[in-house]
Amino acid sequence: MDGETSTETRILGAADALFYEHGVQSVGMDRIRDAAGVSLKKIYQCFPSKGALVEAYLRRRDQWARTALEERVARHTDPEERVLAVFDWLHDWVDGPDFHGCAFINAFGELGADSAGVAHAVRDHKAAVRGYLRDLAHETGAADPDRLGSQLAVLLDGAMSNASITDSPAPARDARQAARTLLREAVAPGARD
Amino acid sequence: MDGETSTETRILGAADALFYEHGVQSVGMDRIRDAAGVSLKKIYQCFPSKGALVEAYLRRRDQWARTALEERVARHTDPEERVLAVFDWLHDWVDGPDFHGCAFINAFGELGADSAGVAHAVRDHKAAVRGYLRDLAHETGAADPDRLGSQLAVLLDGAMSNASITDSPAPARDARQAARTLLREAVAPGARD
DNA sequence: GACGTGCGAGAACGAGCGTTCTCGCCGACG
DNA sequence: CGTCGGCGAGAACGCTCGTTCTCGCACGTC
Repeated sequence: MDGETSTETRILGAADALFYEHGVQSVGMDRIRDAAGVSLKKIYQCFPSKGALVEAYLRRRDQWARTALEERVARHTDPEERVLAVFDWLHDWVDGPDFHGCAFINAFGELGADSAGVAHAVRDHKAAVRGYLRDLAHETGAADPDRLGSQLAVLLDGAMSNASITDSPAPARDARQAARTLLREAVAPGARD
Repeated sequence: MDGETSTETRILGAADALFYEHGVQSVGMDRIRDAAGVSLKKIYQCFPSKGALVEAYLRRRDQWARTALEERVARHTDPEERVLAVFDWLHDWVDGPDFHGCAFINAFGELGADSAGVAHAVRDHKAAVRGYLRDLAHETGAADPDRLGSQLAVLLDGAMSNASITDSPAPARDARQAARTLLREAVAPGARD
């Protein structure tokens, strides 16, 4: 038996790294085979096509991102700190060496117009994150948690894009500060600092 | 004489529409030839390679977006209204039928890691927009116009991505409202509404 | 009218892709 | 020990792509 990590996990891990760094269409199956160290036949018996592998890649990213986010938020109990923890998590992530923007925005721009499966996976992920942010906003007692949740989602996506393009974590810091301002204004309009 | 529009403009127009809607790598030169109604030979004597056409596409988009943005802002004289006009322009744009997110974020996700030319064009565009937003922020008398400009850039990019993925102009409205809150807080901290 | 010349349509070429097939090997089982 | 079945390496196949070439046609000049 294959001791440590299952074959499927190895394939997905290699595909994830390559798709995320170079984009989906720039990466061929041969490159995934080389990176995963498995045969092409094994890839095709785990995933019937490249499209299926791409959708599995997106599902895996979705699970990873939301789990990591929730774990970071769970370190805090104060509602405002829980919202800000989202941007602290973002800051740590974008500052690492293997950050290349939002995999979902990238995949959507590349394939969303022509692949219903990709478009669906991206919309599901973004809706789930927005729902989570709305819940965090609700905890704070904000006047309009729906709107605040959407605004936090906008900040999150914009900060990811900007951090990737400028290759700097500064947008995450700016987004965090913006989130704090929006949050305080939504909870106690016009309050003193 | 070629009557109306020059050949180069026709090619660029067709390439722009196709690249922007479907992504760069999904669109072949044949499709651009069909859409532009010119011969493949003419395309290659205007642009020496597909890469050159892609960079011309990005330069054209940069010019179009910044010009349209500045014209919309120029309708107003009040500094706060000038900042908000950015998001009004965004709202009108994303609400139209031919909006497909930010062409620069999409191109960067698709090609930025492997094409220095694309990465450079994208960084230049984003830096120019951020600089423009910083200038608008400066006009308002904000305490830290650099930071406010960056925050507006984050809102702009995030709203574009979210509007594209959710296929709705709501993120533009949310971003506009967030911009107003950030702006007022940056100009007069803790002021009453 | 003869001739060169630039042009468009489409074939051609070489490379790369996703996917499948071939073949030689090795371990399981009677 | 003989046979069979699954496996990996890599070739093969059909397709698409970026780029170049061919060929036939229309047109300006003597």
